[in-house]
Amino acid sequence: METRTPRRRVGRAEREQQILDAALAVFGERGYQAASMDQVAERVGVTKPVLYTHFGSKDGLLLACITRARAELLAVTSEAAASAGAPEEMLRRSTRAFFDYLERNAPAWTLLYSESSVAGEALEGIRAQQTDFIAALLAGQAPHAKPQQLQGWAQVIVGACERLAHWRSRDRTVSAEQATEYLMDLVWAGLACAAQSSG
Amino acid sequence: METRTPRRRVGRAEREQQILDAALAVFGERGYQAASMDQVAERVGVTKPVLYTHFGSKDGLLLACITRARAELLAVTSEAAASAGAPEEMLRRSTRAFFDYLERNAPAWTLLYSESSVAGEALEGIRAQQTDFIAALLAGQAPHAKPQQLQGWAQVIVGACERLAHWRSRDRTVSAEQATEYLMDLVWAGLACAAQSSG
DNA sequence: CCAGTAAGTTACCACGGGTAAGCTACCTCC
DNA sequence: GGAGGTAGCTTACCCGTGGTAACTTACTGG
Repeated sequence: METRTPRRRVGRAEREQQILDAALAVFGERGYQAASMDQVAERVGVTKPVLYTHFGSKDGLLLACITRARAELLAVTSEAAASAGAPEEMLRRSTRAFFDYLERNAPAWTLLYSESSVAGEALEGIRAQQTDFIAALLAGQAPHAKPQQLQGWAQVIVGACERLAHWRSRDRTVSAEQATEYLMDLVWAGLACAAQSSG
Repeated sequence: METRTPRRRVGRAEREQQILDAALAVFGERGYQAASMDQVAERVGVTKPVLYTHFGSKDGLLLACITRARAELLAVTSEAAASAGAPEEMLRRSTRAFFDYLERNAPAWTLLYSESSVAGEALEGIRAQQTDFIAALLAGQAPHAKPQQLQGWAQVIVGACERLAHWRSRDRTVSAEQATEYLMDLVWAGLACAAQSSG
């Protein structure tokens, strides 16, 4: 006889990690909408209801996947900024860290952009996080700027980065360094001017 | 007797317009995913298969809705740019026209961002359109820049505009004019510098 | 060894996208 | 004006997938 139903039971935390890994892979491969919960379950070697006891819904599972990536992204960009002295270098390094992170972590990124309203909302949360981060960074460079102005500039930078990243993912001849410099080209000189005139 | 099945039959072109209008409304109200084809059909006063004979699939219907908006957007920004003389004014006016268009045409815009991979692809098409448009515009300002550099800068601007627009839609205290100026603040001075150093 | 419970399974429902097959209002041409 | 062709429309259905209720079983502590 072969090993009949060796149905190993597994602790809650461990299972959750298995499921998250499987979900990341399956959602990444087939896209969130196209992927089914049964496919994720099969990958784990388990049946569908198990996923529901752990994550409640398909959206919940996606959300859990995304939450990790979000925390990592903030950590990575914050560290990069902290490693620099001057404000210009802080913006440059954290921008660069952003591109590098996406490059190392393509599947998670694809997931965010795969579709789904829940991914959209999560993405919005990440943008808010990054925008606040950048606004704080700019406040150092332009101390007399109004809060709304800082927010507006931060929006410009976050939007630009997002688009550059997407562009890069489709045209691999653009290096992370080049993308960073295109952003700095336009933004930094303008920021230097704006900082003076807003005082 | 009440009017028993006054089942008016309607020409193809007319029905298609009715369906597109209904779809725009329903998708806009409930979101693309949450909206059902039956709901769209009911709004038109017709049954589901009619939608399929005209648009093939739910995605097809969404795509048809988006196509109109895309054409309108290009027309509006092109005209604004054409109305200006100097390059700086061209960028300013077309940016402003973009924000104004979205303001007048909120439902269509919401639709694009509602979710769905097909909307995502269509959106990508619109971005490509706008990016090419801007790159051409920048080429006038920085004639010696490399094509990839122009594309990179255009990506920065398109991404920034998109984000500013989204920001504005959630914080209505930011005027179209302000958004436009935040973009110009950062971008134009940088562009002036970059144009010289790249020659 | 015997409960008690956490971990899993089977079997099912409802709903929504999509389709096959047939019906009927309208036009045309004799 | 009636025959008949056809575009427009409906009824009735299929099936995949998200989600759940109810039951079963491996493991744990006493």
